[in-house]
Amino acid sequence: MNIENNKTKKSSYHHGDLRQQLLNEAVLLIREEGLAGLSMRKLAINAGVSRTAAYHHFKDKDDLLSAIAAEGFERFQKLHRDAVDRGLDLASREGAMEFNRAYVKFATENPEYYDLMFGGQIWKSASLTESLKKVSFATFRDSVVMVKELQDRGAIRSDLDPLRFAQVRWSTMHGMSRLMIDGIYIDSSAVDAMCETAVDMMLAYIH
Amino acid sequence: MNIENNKTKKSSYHHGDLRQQLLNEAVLLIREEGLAGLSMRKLAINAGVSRTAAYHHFKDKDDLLSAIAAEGFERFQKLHRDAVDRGLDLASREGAMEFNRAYVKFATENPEYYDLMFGGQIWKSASLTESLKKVSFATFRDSVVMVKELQDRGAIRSDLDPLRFAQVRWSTMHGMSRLMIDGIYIDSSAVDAMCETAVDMMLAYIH
DNA sequence: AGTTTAACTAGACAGTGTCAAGTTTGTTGG
DNA sequence: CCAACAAACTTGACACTGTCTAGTTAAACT
Repeated sequence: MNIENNKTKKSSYHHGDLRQQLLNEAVLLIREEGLAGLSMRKLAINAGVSRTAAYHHFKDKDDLLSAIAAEGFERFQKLHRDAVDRGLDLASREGAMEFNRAYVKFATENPEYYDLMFGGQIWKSASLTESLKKVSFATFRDSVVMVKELQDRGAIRSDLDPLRFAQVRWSTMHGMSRLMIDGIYIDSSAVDAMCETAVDMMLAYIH
Repeated sequence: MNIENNKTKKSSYHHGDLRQQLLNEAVLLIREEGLAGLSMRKLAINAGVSRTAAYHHFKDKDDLLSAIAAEGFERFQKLHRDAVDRGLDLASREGAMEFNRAYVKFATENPEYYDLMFGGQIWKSASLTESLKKVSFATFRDSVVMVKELQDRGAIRSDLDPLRFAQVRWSTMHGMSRLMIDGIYIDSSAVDAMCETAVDMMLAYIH
């Protein structure tokens, strides 16, 4: 029966949650060896199953990656919603600073998720799942709604387009995170100074 | 020597500029099938040589990709320098607008270059050639210098950090371009409106 | 001329994603 | 309880990948 190894005992066939275990193991693999280092076969070995076992839970490799991305979006969204619920105010200097820092923090501390969430890998591919599309757009919509509410409350200029503003704001944070993760032009020690500059630009604009 | 002509037959061995032809063919391949669709073997077939011929001109695949990226940086830098030489003024609304539009235009019209120039692919890999490092940093330095000169001329605030500002500005344009190329959150028809918003934010900050 | 050397080819190997066909197991209806 | 079924999993196979090694060809240099 369970001559099997580590944390969860599984009978050689049909152990309960291979799907989730594959997702976890995949994240670990990417973290250690990079996205290019993730192969379906290594993944299978790490999970202790045969090389094609994963195909009973995911249509193909892209589908697996999409599932990881979806997990990433859910975590990311939760972070954002918690911040909003905590009453964090984007229109204030401290609030904006915390929002920015949180964005970059998530990206740089979870590059394995971030790469998949916002890498062309998935978005141009046909495997852009409906559920992934949903959660990713919901995440963005949250940020547009936040801007609209600030407008309604009169905390920021009423004559700016919430959508455009949200897009540009997202672009800035996305670009900063990408440059950071990829190690381009930016040293990670500059993160605070950059977030501050970004905040200053934004505040100068919205008030 | 010049029995050669680039499109048609070449003497079976030793045709003059396989290196350059490989680079050109690679760009075409990526444009048609995406980065994932580029393989050393397909490339060899398209160039009409054997599958390992490329290895006499490039250490490995990454080295080939780095060379393409370097070409991209040179084109990009030339664009930027021409704009500066033309007297384009970042501190003015029209000038800033043109700078931004040119950035996004280059990125979206040459995604095969842009992906390689700013994809983690190369930057984290060991094949970050010295020459690539040089041209890519030079490109960024140009943009910092431009800001400094604006400060010297008194065209913008003197109390802002040129490096930080350049980094954030680059982040915004990079993020916008990436989202655009990858088809995330942004429709390409919004490019002008977004550039304008970005310009407004910047102008509100630098004056 | 002969020799060196650069450009190119052919063969081979380990690794990849994934399909098709078979095997094991848990579930369910009689 | 057992037979039938479906879901989870394995094995084998295929076409493809990057790249190493050892050879072949032709141009360049002495």
